[in-house]
Amino acid sequence: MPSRKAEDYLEAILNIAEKKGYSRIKDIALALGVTPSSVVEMVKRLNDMDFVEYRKYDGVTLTPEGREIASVVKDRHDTIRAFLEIIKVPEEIADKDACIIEHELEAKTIEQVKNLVNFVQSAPDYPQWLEHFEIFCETGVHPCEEEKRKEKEHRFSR
Amino acid sequence: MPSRKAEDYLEAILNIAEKKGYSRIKDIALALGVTPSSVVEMVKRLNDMDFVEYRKYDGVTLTPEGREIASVVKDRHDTIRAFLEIIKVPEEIADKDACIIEHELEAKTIEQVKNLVNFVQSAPDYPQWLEHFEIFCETGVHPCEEEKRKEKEHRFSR
DNA sequence: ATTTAAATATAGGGTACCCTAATAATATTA
DNA sequence: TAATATTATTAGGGTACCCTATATTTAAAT
Repeated sequence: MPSRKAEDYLEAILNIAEKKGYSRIKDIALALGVTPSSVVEMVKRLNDMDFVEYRKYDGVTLTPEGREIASVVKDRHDTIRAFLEIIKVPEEIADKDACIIEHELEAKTIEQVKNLVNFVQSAPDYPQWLEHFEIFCETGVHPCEEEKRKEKEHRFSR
Repeated sequence: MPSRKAEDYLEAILNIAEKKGYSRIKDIALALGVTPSSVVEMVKRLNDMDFVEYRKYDGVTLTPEGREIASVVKDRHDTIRAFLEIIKVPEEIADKDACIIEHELEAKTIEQVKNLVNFVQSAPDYPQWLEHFEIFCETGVHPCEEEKRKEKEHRFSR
């Protein structure tokens, strides 16, 4: 089992490789906000754990096991990000926080977040749901509740 | 700023103190699944940071600053836990995962999770929403969507 | 082909947490 | 109150992760 940090490295390596075809120490360092020497150290560890193949001065590539882990983490990341965006967390915060949450959560939890995202999106009145949620965030009152209240008021007044 | 782990300790100290009136090294160790010596070490650090008051052989108490942090963390924990329960994550997993997520999330993210929880709960048709979500989890189909589909079918067939 | 610049690697050091084993203080009980 | 059990503390060590400063290697430019 790789550590949280190790997972971060694997994910970064995958992301970079997807864009550029290969991953260099420098790019990983930049992506994670650490120094190249820290990357070299971690990459050696990942190599020993057989998650990457690393040869000096010659970049880093994911092994099948490393790729598997990286894509699971990436999938979690995307799921959490989608969720955070649905609940109107600003984009940069959503991405940052997704990075934090994506590790160590039970598979079941992620599955349920995924279910929530799909459930909300597949609702026939999805945009209305979202609109109501936004109104709730601003006013603290559920529009449907408000409607009901008014209806009742109306009934009384006539 | 206390670290993630430091926050865990503060939260545990608060929880124990709320139950027993005071916190002993042994209880903190038990709550966090670490050895007493690890607790002593951390408690010394927390003392230096002025989050707790610690005197040898005489338990640990939170300072106002420590209490403030502990209760913020606890509040986050409860919010996340409520959310995880709404989305049908089993209780033990919800608690465990809440412990993991509760640290370092932006205030905005927590605020929005809280909004979601309140929004869903304050909806006039809350139990129905929940029921629909449960059905969606099982079948992968949104009941309202299914209803619409059938309606359409009906229209075609006559 | 040399020189220079960029990237990579190593050496050495630091902090945060965690542990075990051994010691010291406090509580309990005979 | 003395003996014992419990709890707390210290000493010493380990791992993961990060850094700076100093080589070393590769790539680029003259």
